Amino acid sequence: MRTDETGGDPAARPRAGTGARTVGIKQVAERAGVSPGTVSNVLNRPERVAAATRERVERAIRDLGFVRNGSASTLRAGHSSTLGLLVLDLANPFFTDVARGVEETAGERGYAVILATSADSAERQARNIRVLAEQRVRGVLLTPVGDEAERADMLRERGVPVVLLDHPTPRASQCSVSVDDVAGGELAVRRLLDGGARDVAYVTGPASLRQCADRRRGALRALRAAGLGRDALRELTMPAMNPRAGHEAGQRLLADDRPLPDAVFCANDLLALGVMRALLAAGVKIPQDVALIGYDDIEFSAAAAVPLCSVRQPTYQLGRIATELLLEECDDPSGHAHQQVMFQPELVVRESSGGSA
Amino acid sequence: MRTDETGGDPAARPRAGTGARTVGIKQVAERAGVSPGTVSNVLNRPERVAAATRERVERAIRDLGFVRNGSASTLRAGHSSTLGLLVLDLANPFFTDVARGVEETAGERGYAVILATSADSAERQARNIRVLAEQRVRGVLLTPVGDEAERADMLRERGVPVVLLDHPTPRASQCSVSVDDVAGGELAVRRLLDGGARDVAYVTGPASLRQCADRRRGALRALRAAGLGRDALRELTMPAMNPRAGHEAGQRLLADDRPLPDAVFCANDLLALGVMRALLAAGVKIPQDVALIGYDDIEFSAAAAVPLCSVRQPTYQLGRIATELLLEECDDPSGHAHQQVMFQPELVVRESSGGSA
DNA sequence: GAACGGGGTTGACACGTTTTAATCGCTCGG
DNA sequence: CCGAGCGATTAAAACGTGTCAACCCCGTTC
Repeated sequence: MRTDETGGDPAARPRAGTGARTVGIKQVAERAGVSPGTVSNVLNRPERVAAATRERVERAIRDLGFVRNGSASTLRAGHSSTLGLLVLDLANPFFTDVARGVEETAGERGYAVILATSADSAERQARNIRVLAEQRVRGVLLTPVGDEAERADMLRERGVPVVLLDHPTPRASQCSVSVDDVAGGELAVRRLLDGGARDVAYVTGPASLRQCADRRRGALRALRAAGLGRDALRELTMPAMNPRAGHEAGQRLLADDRPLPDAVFCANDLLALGVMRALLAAGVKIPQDVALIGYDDIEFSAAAAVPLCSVRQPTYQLGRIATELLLEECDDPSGHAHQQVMFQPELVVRESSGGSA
Repeated sequence: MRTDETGGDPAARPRAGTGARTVGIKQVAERAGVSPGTVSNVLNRPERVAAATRERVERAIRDLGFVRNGSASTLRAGHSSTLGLLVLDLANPFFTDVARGVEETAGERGYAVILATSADSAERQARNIRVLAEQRVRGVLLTPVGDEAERADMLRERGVPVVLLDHPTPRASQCSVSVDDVAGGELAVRRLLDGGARDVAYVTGPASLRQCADRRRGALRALRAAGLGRDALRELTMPAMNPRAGHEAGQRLLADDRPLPDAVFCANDLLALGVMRALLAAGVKIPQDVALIGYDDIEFSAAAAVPLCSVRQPTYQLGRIATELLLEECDDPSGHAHQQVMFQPELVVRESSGGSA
């Protein structure tokens, strides 16, 4: 682990300021008394080079502090050893968990990850896809904004594998990894109905987000199963999905002419925490007056004022599996069979949803 | 915003499967009837090329769906238009907020960001620095693990500007942007003492983290100012700084032979939320039995079971300023004057710290 | 009318690596 | 003792872009 192995040649390291041109494969070759090609072999197919030479080269690499130039490498190879990860919102712990799974899996295989955020904006997504295309990333993990998944076709046409993350696709031409959001929505609302609720509110983000739309469908399905019409669902569509927007939604519920709903289902925990704060501040009791369920089961939900009942998704696994599929496709584009993986969510019962029934 | 401007030539776009070799500056040049050099000029110094030709070239670019090859560009130019951002822990909202500031600022200036996580591990930090060096990033924003800031010297020696993030440095040879953690710790503990506490616990992460050490120093300073010795501070050093570790710490306090402390100061909000959960679960009243203060004022703290009193840092600003300094140095390495910026934290008073005094 | 000047454009080379075909030095079987 | 064969190494040709000096064309000046 020590790094001071420079050996007897202190002048070897490149100096900071002037002089000491960048050290490349060429300088290493010269110092080791071999040709540049051999150095390249040491780096990429060590088994093809004799032990003695390899050692000499490795020594020279250390002495000179050589670091391979990724651009040149990428240029020559036609693709980099970098993956792109484009998520909707970094501020949402759901995505950072996914990112953790991606980063670790990629790291194990020697890939770096370029992480970028769409911030729910199709324009930013397009810009980021462009950047990734320029960087000639090896593959891309994409959480598409709305139905803009087609943007990714630009990448696939260029031969860049794309795996859709948290977004199922009917198309057999690509991989996708997702969680059944319809089932999740149904799970949540069924729980609320079982607790006796009849007037349910759904606090959600932009309808263009598939996640929101699917969870809503699940909610409606649960209502139908209970013999209720879709007008039993009071919908509040917010422009963002953060606690602030949730707080705003909560205040809107309070200000409404109608009485408060029996229960509130939020499209994610961030919204739910905001709603909770607004309601509690107004003296509303949770779950006695209003039951509340969120989605994602982020780490903070358990520690909320009233522990938040939520729908858990296998986030880390999501990132890991998606990355494995992507790398599999990268390694063998032709022999790769596309898969549409769909996980099932799980209800995490906590106080906010009421009676333990 | 529409993208279907392809014009009258549907055969122009590269086909998906076979054929249609990668389209480069050369193909664009041919189609536009100019030389590759001119295309390059259109891309990099549009003002140098006549309006008519430029338009023709831009048309060809759209028709062919050309995307500049970043690797070739980087190789030739000697540096990329990518910044590296190396943070301690993506799961901590503090860092995602910083990252947001970085990404937006960089994006405005046309830079992409490679985001990587050290996960508090010096080894992973070293690996990531190496990757960034290989990618020939233009500059690096680094939140060093412990005192491992020297690792960054490898980058600076290579001519890659480095700005230390959330880490002050005495060295005038580089920029740093940070928040006064000693002051923050003092702020927090003074508040607890003002509330009447005499027996204070400090729940912290690895002592190797500068943030933890500095906040501790601030805490001790506040104690001293109140005429108390350092033995008035009961310290619990946890291996991680997440809610789980906090919960563990809370249970340890409960299991201790000694009575519960009057107050607990946590090195960050994640720990504090964990401690809170453990204490509340055991029937301990906050703040009546034990007062509690966290650090970072993450978004979820306000919505906690007992709204969490915390020390706020200007996270987004931190990221923004750091990026601006970095880009300034990138643009003009010689004319750049290094700065050590230090923000002051701010106490956000909430219920968990007790009496509104 | 010739020299001059300047904006626009071109051509060719360089960037650092990977890769392929060719070369070198040896050993071994005939 | 010679040639085949083999492993290790090398020389050279790409990869796609940026840059810079040279060049061309056309209008201006003396």
